[in-house]
Amino acid sequence: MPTTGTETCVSFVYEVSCFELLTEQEKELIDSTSLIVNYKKGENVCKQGSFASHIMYIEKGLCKTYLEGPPKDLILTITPRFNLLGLQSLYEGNNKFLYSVSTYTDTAVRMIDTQVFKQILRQNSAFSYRILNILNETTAQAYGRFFSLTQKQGAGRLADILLCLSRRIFKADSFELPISRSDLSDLTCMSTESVIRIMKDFKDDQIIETNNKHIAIIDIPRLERISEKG
Amino acid sequence: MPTTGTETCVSFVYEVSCFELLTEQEKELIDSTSLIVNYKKGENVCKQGSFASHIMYIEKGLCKTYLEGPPKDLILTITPRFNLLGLQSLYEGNNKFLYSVSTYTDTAVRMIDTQVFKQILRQNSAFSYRILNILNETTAQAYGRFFSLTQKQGAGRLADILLCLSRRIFKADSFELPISRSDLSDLTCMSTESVIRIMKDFKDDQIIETNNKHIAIIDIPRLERISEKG
DNA sequence: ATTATTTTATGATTTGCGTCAGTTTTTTAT
DNA sequence: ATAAAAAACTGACGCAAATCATAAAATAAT
Repeated sequence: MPTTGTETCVSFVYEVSCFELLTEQEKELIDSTSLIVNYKKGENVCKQGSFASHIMYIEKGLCKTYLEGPPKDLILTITPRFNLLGLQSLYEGNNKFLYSVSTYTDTAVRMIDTQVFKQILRQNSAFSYRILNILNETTAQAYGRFFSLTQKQGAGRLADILLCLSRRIFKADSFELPISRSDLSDLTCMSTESVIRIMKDFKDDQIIETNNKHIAIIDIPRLERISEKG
Repeated sequence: MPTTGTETCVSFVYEVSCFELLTEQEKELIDSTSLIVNYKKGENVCKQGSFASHIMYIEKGLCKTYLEGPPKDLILTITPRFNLLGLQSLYEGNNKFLYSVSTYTDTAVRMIDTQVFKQILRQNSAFSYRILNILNETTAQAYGRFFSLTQKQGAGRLADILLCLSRRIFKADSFELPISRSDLSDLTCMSTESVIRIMKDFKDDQIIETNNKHIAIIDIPRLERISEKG
């Protein structure tokens, strides 16, 4: 798989919602049965293995979805606002969350009752088809991340994450990281020390500039090459 | 994620089909537009990036789905008969296969036209919902495999694959492997030499018995412990 | 402001595992 | 049956990256 960083790492599905496909009646049903919950940075939104009572729609903020260790958690996606989480727990015979979700920043989440969501899925095939598309888009991205983490070595994995943060999350070459080096190490499946060392190499090689939480990618083609060759 | 080998490695969705949810008319539509193709061992069923003209239903045989390198392919699933492949290419805006499929053994595949499949998805929400469930089941398994490959070291990854082959594919503690050590190395993301070395260790420790292509797992609890601790 | 605590940074050491090189066994082809 | 090719195996060596140990800087708490 030719992976040039961008599409390989984090979830970024439809910035538009799927809700415009609902009938007025269905919209009202969701409105009347859902509620918005506010989470502070670092808080747990849902817990892997617990009862999947709700589908979560991120109205504001930044989250991660992850499988819990031991020995370590595996981060599946970074998910910004206007995305649905928990869809993968919908399948018949499973009413548990497949992954945990926690917040990188303060986040507002609309909690939609799973039964209501399922009911609408069954009765509205346009909506159901759209959700299927969203799931497949998410899966395609998960595959890209999967490939990056299993087939590339450290520098390539870090390049992937940096490119992805830049393009998909912050949409700028220069951005303020809301996450720590340790978070980056979780994202890239390496030790914190390795992240710091590789970042230093990138800095020495004039590929990025860093100042604490601020990161600027100054040589994108070079970073892409590192991403490609692994 | 507490991963005890079985559910972590290969695809094994519904041994029953989803086709019983179709109307007679829809069944006839599929029958009249689909055809069965026979592949020999090692042949290519579909190619990542090519036009996704068909959904594939494995009637007989054993396949792998994989993302193509460089530097190496990443195997996503081992898929036995009575499973659908290519569903992930269904999403709107993408008409390319997300992964390649090739055969481990002689295989018969029913090729169902993507447009026909999509049409039925849109008009039959029970069917669409079932497909969504299948996709989610597949995703859950992919996550398990993802976790195994990124968080465990060699012995744990090999233990996972052996347990999974035993339980999900062959349904016996003793079985004839239709794949080579090199295939096992692709499945576990390690070198062929490492597979052979670890297999030797397992053999020396009386955990498995091997005789060429024949493998017998004799100490399942021990193998599970190796899988768990990574 | 000052202390405490977390995060970032750097060097030394260890290790899991890949690469390479070579041998034996098994399978395939003639 | 015999030769050729592929797969299975074994050991020596090297390297990417984890771990361990410490120190400096940044952030949070008092």
